[in-house]
Amino acid sequence: MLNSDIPGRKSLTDSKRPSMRQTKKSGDRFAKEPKQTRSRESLERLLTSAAKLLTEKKYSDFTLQEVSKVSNVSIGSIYNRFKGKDDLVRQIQQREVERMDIDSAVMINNLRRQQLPLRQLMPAVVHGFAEFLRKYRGILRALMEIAIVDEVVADTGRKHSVQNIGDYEKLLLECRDEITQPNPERAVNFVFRLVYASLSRYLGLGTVDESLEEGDWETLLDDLSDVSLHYLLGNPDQIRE
Amino acid sequence: MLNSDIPGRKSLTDSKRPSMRQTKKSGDRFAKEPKQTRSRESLERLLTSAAKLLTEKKYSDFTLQEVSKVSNVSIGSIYNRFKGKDDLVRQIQQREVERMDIDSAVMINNLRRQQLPLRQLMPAVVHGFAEFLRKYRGILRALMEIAIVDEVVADTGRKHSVQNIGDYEKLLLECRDEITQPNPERAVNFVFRLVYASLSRYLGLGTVDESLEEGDWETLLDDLSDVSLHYLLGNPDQIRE
Amino acid sequence: MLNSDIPGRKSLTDSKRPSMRQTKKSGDRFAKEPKQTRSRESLERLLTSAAKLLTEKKYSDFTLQEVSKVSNVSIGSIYNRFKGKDDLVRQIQQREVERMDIDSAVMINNLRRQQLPLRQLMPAVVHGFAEFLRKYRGILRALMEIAIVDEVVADTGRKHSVQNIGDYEKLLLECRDEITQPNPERAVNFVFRLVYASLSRYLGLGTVDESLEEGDWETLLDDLSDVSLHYLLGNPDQIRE
Amino acid sequence: MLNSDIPGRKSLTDSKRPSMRQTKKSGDRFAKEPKQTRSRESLERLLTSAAKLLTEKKYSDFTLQEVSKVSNVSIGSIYNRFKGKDDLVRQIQQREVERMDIDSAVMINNLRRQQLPLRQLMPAVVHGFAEFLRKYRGILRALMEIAIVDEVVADTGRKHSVQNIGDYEKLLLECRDEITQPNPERAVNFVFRLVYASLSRYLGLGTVDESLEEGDWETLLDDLSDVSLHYLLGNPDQIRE
DNA sequence: TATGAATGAGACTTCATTCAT
DNA sequence: CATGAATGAAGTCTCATTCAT
Repeated sequence: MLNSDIPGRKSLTDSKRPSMRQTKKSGDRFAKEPKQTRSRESLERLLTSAAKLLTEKKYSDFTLQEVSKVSNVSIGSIYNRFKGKDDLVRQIQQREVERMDIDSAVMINNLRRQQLPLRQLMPAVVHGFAEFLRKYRGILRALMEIAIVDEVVADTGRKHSVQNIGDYEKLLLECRDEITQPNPERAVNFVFRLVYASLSRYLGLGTVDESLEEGDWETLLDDLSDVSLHYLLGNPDQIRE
Repeated sequence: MLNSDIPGRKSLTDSKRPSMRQTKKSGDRFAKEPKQTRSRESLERLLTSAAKLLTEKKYSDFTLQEVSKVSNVSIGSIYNRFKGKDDLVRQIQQREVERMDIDSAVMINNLRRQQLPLRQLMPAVVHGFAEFLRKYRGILRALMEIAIVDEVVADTGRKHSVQNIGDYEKLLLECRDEITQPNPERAVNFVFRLVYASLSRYLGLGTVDESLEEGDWETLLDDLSDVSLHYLLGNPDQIRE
Repeated sequence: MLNSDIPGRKSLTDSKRPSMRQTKKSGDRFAKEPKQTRSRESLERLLTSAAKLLTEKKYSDFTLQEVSKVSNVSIGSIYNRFKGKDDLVRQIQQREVERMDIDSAVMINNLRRQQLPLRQLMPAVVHGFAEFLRKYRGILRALMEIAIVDEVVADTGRKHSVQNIGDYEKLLLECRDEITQPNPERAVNFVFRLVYASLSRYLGLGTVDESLEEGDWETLLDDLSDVSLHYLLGNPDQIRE
Repeated sequence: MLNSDIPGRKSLTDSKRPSMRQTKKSGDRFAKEPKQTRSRESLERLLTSAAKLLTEKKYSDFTLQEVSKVSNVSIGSIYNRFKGKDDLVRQIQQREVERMDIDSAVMINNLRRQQLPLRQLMPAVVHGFAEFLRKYRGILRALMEIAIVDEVVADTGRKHSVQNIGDYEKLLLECRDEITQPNPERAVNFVFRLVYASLSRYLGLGTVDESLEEGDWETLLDDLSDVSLHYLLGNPDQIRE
């Protein structure tokens, strides 16, 4: 299914940017059709429409024919800009991941600035991260599905995810002194994975919920903060006999 | 998209019902065993191969053509036994779910018999449930993917899941007295969902792991037990200011 | 689903009457299961069910699989008795055509006995023939459809039809003296074909009505009698200038 | 059975609609003719071959595979232009019906212009209508067969037929004064249906001829004129006792 | 470059017919 | 003879990709 030629996700579009194009129909009045602009516009339309379709459909229902129709960009043009379906999807992922990284960075920075103690930071992180996931729920779900069959998408997703989680963990570790667990790094990492897993499951990222949705979002967030604090601040003796 | 047709395992039983009447006990001990045997064998081959392919591939790459080739059962035969692709998948789900239910029941019963205190029960439950998920990892992943597009599969999976989780929760609630949380039912339910979500994510159920696999399985299980006990046995005051 | 056993008022079942049947569960002492009888019964069931299905469906939806299911006769048995689908259909045609011939003969004989003048005979013939067609409408429609692709069925149908029509014409020609047309044979033949064509069209024999059904059956019959009499009894001069 | 989808000739017009905006009158006289030409040619080939196959075969033997082969247009292209088999057939019907309507209108107009008395008009109408049916015999037979299973085709055919017949009746009713029947409208309507039924039957429209073909076409036409005139101009007393 | 018609492999499904039991 | 599981050719339809204009 995959063309398996893992292009190297970058240069393709970059190389197009500086090139100077000429209007095709230079015979009509206004010779200087700003081709580059039109081109950019249609590329933008293409990526936006494609991303939208991706979030709305199962991947197996995501067809270039529909992308072409919805974005008003011809099939031929799509193939001029991308090597094929896989390539298009990878470029979309790039774009979305970059967007998410900025979003995430801004949010983490805001939290850091507040210098909160762990008891307040943890709920803030949980809520912030939850909102983040919720905001990108659609595209994340789609990308995770694609990652099943496209190793490049899987890799990119993995890297982005690791980095993103790492940022949150660093933030939490700024309260290292409050943590009672013997190995704060490990504890924070574990706790954050717990949060990530629960939220993902609740949001149906990476497929359907098999049993959830019955709960309440806000309650879940509070519970997650709670359980995290219990773990990070708890007395280890409690669970010993 | 779906053929919308509750399975009902028609073909399966049809082959057993003699279409012409015939004295029920017509003297000969062995009814027409040979035919049924051959038939049964190929049905077995079919279901086994199909289940195997299902766990190995994306659902959109799961084709009857390949099932036919691998199982050495002709396309026509598949359609003699099942109403179509959807029906085949649903029958496979039935078979697997029944198998899991038995497995699960046995395990829970063994745990219950030991009458453990929560401090020991929790790790036992986590390990037991984790082994369970790990054992059925392949088919669960496949079924979850299918559930996205097949409401019948989704329903069946949901019901099975809810019931399964409920059994574990009931077991944990037999230690209700040890739990310090004000609402033990809620607490146990939350904790179990936490465990479920984490394990699912680690095992890549419901899609790929985007960030995991780096951890260690046993460590994860211990951590999950730990965090659960911290929450269930912890002092609520710890997390207040 | 359909037990459909409509004995079939004919020799087939008659032959059963004198035969001595055995209680099915007679301890199977008596080896002599009247095989012929069982065989005949299932053949009867087969033909009846098949004829019924034929009248209810488009020919392309008429499958041996369904015939087998509905008649409770195995596919294998069907192939033991008939060379294939075509042969089955031809045998059904034979059976139905014979039935129709008898029906038709009886009716014509009744009409002949009454020795009516043309003015009364014509309406009687029209009504009689119309009822006849209406009675066999279903099977006739099916057979006409099949005749498109099966020359044997077409031939048989043609022969039967010609003979049937011929009988009616002979009946009408017994009033030859009243007919004012120069060539009574031709006139009667033409008139009868007119009637046949109109009735067939109304009944949707040989496909759909494209425009009819708006009229009223009884009115049509009266009109047909009328027009026929006008033609047969009319003054040829009327239509000359 | 049917795809249930009103045609709407989507694909046909789609190809004409430029997907990218472009000044409507961009200066160049000839829009992109060459492409459209090639496209048009293959569409023409497609429709012509398909219509031909339709008239030559039973509908159940009319396969897109063969259409593709005969017209030298790939299966995919057929699906680019039509929604499916049903849609293709409906488009063919549209095309043919429009052609017939024009043909019919011209002929009726010519007849009307001559201002003939009924004695001459009737034969002219019969001959004209007969020629019309004969000319479109093939496609009409095919469409009638399809109408059995495709309600859209049935509707379209019905509407066209009703309108066509109505035009002939209006023409005949311009000689209303000559008709001796008490209700000229009814009489003309009946007579025309008689003619239609007889001709259809003779031509094997709506299935095979079961008994005909033996007659002579010209004789049939004369007879139909005759019988019609006898009815329309006859003395009602003749058929009373 | 842009366009979109054309292509064809391949998926699902049906059903007449064969054949081992 | 009866049985019905098994077969596979053939049909409809989809969609990534190519290519002439």
